[in-house]
Amino acid sequence: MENGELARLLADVGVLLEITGANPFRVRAYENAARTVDDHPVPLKDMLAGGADLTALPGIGKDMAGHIREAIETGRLTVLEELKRKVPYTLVGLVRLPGVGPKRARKLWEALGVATLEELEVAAAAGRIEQLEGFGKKTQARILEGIATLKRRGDRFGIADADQLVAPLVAHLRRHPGVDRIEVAGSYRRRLETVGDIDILVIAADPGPVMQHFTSYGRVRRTEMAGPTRGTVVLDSGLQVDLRILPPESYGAALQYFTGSKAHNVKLRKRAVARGLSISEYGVFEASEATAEAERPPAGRRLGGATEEDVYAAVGLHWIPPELREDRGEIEAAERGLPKLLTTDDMRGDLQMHTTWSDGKHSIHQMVDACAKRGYQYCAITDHSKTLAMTGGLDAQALREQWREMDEVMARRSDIRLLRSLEIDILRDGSLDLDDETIAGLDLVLVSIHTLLDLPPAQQTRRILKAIEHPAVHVLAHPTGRLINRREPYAFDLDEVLHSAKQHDVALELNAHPQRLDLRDTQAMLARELGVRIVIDTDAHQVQELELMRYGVEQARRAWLEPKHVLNTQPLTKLLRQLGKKKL
DNA sequence: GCCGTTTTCGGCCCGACTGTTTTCAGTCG
Repeated sequence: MENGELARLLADVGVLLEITGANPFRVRAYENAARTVDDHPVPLKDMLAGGADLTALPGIGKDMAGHIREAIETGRLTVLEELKRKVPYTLVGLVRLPGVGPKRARKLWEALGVATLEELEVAAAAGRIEQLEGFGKKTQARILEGIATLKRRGDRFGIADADQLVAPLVAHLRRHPGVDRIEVAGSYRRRLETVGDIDILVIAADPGPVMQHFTSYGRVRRTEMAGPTRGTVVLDSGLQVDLRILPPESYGAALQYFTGSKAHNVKLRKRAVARGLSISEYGVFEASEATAEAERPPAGRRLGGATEEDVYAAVGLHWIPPELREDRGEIEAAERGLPKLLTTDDMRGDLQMHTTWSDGKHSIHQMVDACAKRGYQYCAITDHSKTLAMTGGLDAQALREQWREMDEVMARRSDIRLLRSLEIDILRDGSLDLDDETIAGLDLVLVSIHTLLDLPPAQQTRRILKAIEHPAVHVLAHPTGRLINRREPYAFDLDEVLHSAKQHDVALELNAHPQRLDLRDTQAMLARELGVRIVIDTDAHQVQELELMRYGVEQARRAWLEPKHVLNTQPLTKLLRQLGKKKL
């Protein structure tokens, strides 16, 4: 059982517990455990097989470790089976609808016998929902809309798609004279690879007109709610956007709070409570009993909140970059000082791109020119090898012809160095799709898998291991092969591959294309911890895609990477010396 | 169900908005 599947089971237990009215802290324990499992870069089944103690993981205690072991060893979870005897498992699907939580899901089942989304849709269409106590016409309509939306698109938005949708909305909001400051917060600011919705924070003295301006944005399909400080709309793209309007003195506290993540904020607030403080989106306050009763603003003395630095300083921490705010050790690290994270300015070159020689849209000259304009010292031309016939992959003879054209291009310029490279296919048996003699003529050897994606895991692992053991290989490109929201990663043992990559001095690629971002953040973190070098490149198939480098850098920041962890932050001479160490 | 520079028991983050409501539960982030 893979971690994702396991996490899903634990999360489902949490939802069913909630529906059955269990202790809410027990519910949260399952939610927390699910997140830990989902985030963990190494399959828990492998850790168990290796005799690891799962209770060392955050939020996993003795009981939870037992549940996980049971699920992995038997494929079933007794605690889940018992819950399924009390309530239908399909109720977890109802809770995914906006406006439907555990209480209403239970009510729908008990009063109407509705257990699935299909049954719910039928009941709502027949007008039977609005007659239930605690429901009404609006809730019924909202449920129908929610089901329709779920049918249209269940997935989260890729970060690059979100960028496209957010920019014009922010421009729209900025045009209102009452808007003092504006920031996009939430997972968007943390640069998560996908976002479920968008949180926008606005500082304005008079919120009413700004909220009005927000809901009147031309691409709003419907307004879910619009109060004095909070509003929610759904855009015609299906993207949900939340707007929060706060006064200037709360700017930092609000930005901190709305940036999240939830787990990060919970830990931060606990830390505040332990120091006799209270943190909310309005600021940092001295805790006082008087504030317990929903008093706004809180009565305790206000200690700060105008800046994010205020908030962190109040609990003895340095400011934490948004990309790190996932409760993965950043709060503990911020007591001492945090890593100096990579930026796009640190990148000295791009080490994967395609040209018209295979499936790219632009010539070598055009790609090199665009790289030089970005200020790079070097770039590698990495067309496909011959096995990928549909891309026009190059054989040894075509590759030598390409080298001649590269020499001609380079003869005309001294501002950037072009590296001879190829994205060589790893064949079924792990051998490479190019002869050693020709490989010896390359400056940079990239290998990757594009075929036979569904080999049995052990065989897939052996195939990849054999390829990276080849003495000339520098980089394993898009190591897991996933396409976000479209294709799962290949089934293989990443942990073993990382250890071998360390041993054989092979770098792993963090592919910057926002549909790949492969490695994912936690996997790149693991690579860093094991001392495996990372390459960040765009895999550009046209000059415009060279811009995508920023997404790779953002993902790297989420993995705590510093310039020293990334091969292509090195200046040209150091890079060449590094690459030259590997010889046939 | 987890966790521990007050604790191995008794805690566990904070606030807004809506709908269906005569004062608030449920949901959401």
